[in-house]
Amino acid sequence: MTEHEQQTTETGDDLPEQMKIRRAKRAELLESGKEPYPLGYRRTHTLAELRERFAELEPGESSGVTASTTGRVIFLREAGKLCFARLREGDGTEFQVMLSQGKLGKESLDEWKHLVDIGDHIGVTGEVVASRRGELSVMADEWAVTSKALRPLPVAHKPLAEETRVRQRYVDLIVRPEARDNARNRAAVIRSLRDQLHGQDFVEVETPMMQVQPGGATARPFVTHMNAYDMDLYLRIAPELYLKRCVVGGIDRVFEINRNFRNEGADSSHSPEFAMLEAYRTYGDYRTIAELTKSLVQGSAESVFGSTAVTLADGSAYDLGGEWAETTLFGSLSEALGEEVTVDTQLDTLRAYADKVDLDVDPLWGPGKLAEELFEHLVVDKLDAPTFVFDYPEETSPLTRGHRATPGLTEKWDLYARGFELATGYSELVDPVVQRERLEAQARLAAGGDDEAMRVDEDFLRAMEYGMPPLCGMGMGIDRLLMALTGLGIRETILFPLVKPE
RNA sequence: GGGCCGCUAGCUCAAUUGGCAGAGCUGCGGACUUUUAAUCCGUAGGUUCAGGGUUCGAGUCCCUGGCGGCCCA
Repeated sequence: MTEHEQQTTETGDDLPEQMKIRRAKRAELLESGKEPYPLGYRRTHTLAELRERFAELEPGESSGVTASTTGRVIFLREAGKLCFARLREGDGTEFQVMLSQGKLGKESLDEWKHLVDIGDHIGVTGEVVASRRGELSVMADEWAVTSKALRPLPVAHKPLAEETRVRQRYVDLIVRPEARDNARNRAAVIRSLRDQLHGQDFVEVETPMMQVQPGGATARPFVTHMNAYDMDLYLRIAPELYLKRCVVGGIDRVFEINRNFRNEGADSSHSPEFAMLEAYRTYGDYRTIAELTKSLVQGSAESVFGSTAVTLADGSAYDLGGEWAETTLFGSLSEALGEEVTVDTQLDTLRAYADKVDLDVDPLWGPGKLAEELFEHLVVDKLDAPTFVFDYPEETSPLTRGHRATPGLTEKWDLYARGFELATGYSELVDPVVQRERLEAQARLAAGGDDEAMRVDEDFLRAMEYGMPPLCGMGMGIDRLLMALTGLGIRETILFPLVKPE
C-alpha cells in the first residue's frame, strides 16, 4: 500500500469513487444488521457438485431440490424483477444464481441490486433449476454476502497489463484462467517428479538453505547475518555438497526439491530465487543420470499434459518424446566455428576465434571457460529440440569426475531445450584427494577476486574421506522445466517473482 | 552496465504543430421476470509516475529521479 493510500484508508476522503462506494455498501450491510464478513455460510453443495449432480436438467426444468452454495460473483445482470449472477469457486467451476422478486420479495431484491458487486463472495440458498436458455441455476430463496470486496475487479474482457499480473498475482488468478492453470500445473509437475523419484526408491531430504559457507556451484551468494552467533550466513546456491554428505552416510538414492538463491541478474529466464531438483544415486555414471533425467521430464509431461508432445503458450507444438539429440561441447563448437577445437586448443587461438565472432573476453578466463563462453555465444540459441551436450572442460567443473577417455575433460552434460539450459548431470568426483586439489584451486581464484569461485569446505572433504561410493548426480531447474513444458516466461511459472517495490 | 520505448479515470487505451484531458468497459440513478461482454435513458469519475525547468499556456518540449518492457553486453 502506498503512503497515499494508507492516509486515505482511514478517512476515506480521497479514495477513488468506486472504492468509496464499496466501503459505503459495507457500512450499509452493517447498519441493516447484515454481517459483511460472516464466519461462513451453511453450504450443502459446492458449485462443482451442483454441476455434476444436475447436469441432466432440461431447459426450463426444476429439480425440486433445495441447495445452499457459495462463490465469488464474477458477473451480474439485472432484468427488472429478475436478476442473474454468475458465481465461481476456487477450481474455476462457475454456476448461475437467479434472484426473482417473486421468490425474494421487493425489499430483498432491491438490497441485492444495491449492495452486491462483482468480486463479492456470496452464499445463496434455493431450488436448483435450469433457465429457459438451459443454464443451470440456483433460484434464490435467500442470499447473504460472505465477504464484501472493497476494490473493483479489472474489466474481464481486456487483458491485464503484464506488470499488474505479476505485482498483483491474486488479481491475475481471479480474472485469468491461464494463471490458475499455471499454478496448478506447476504443482502437478512437482508432484509428478516426486512420485517418479519415490517410485525408484529415492529418499527426499531437506538440507540447509542457510549455510556457513556457500558451495556446490559457481555463483555469487546472498549474504545475511545471524545475530545470536554474530556471524554472516549465506543463502545456499546449491544443495549439492549436503546431498553428497547424505550419500556418504548411506542414503544411496537421494533428492531434494527446494529453492536456491543466486545474487545475479534477473531477466526473462533468470530469477534470483529459483526452485531446483537435485538427485544423486550410487553406482551409475553420467549416462545413467541422463537417462533418469529424460524419463523424469517425459514422465511429468505425460502425467500432467497427457503427452510428451506439448502445446506451448504461443500455440506451437513442442515434442519432448523419444530419444533426445546428443552432441559434445567441443564437437558442436567446432561445427559452429568451422574450425577444429578441442580441450587442448590454446588460449590464444580461442581468443582469436572470440574476436572473430565479436565475443568480449574477460582476461581472467582460461581456455576451458572461454570455450564454454564461445559455445553459449554460438550454439545454445540453436538448441531448440531437447539436446544433451556432453563432456565439459575440467577447469569449469570442479566437482566432476575426470573423463574416462580424454584428459582435461570431465564427465558432465548439460541438457538444453528451447534454447536454454534445463538441467545438468555428472559422473561425480569421489576421490577426496583430487577434490581437495580442485577446491584449493578454486579458493585461489576466489582470493584473486573471483566472487563466483568456490571455497574449500573442510567438512565436505572430511565426509568424502570416509569414502563416497561411485556416484552420478543431476540438477534441474523446476522453473525452467515449466518453461520448457508450457512455453511461458519465468515470471509466469513463478507465482510471486521478485519485483522492485512500487 | 548501455541504447530504445512506455507510465493518462477502477481496467484497457486515445489526445494533431505546445492551445478547454477523451473513449469503451466499469461505477452511480432510472426502465426491463430469462440475462450471460444484454438493451435503452440519464450521470459521475483525473496529483496525466514524482520533482524541477522553458513558455502567455506543458499529458505533449528540456533536465533529474522512480518503476516497467524490449534489444545489446
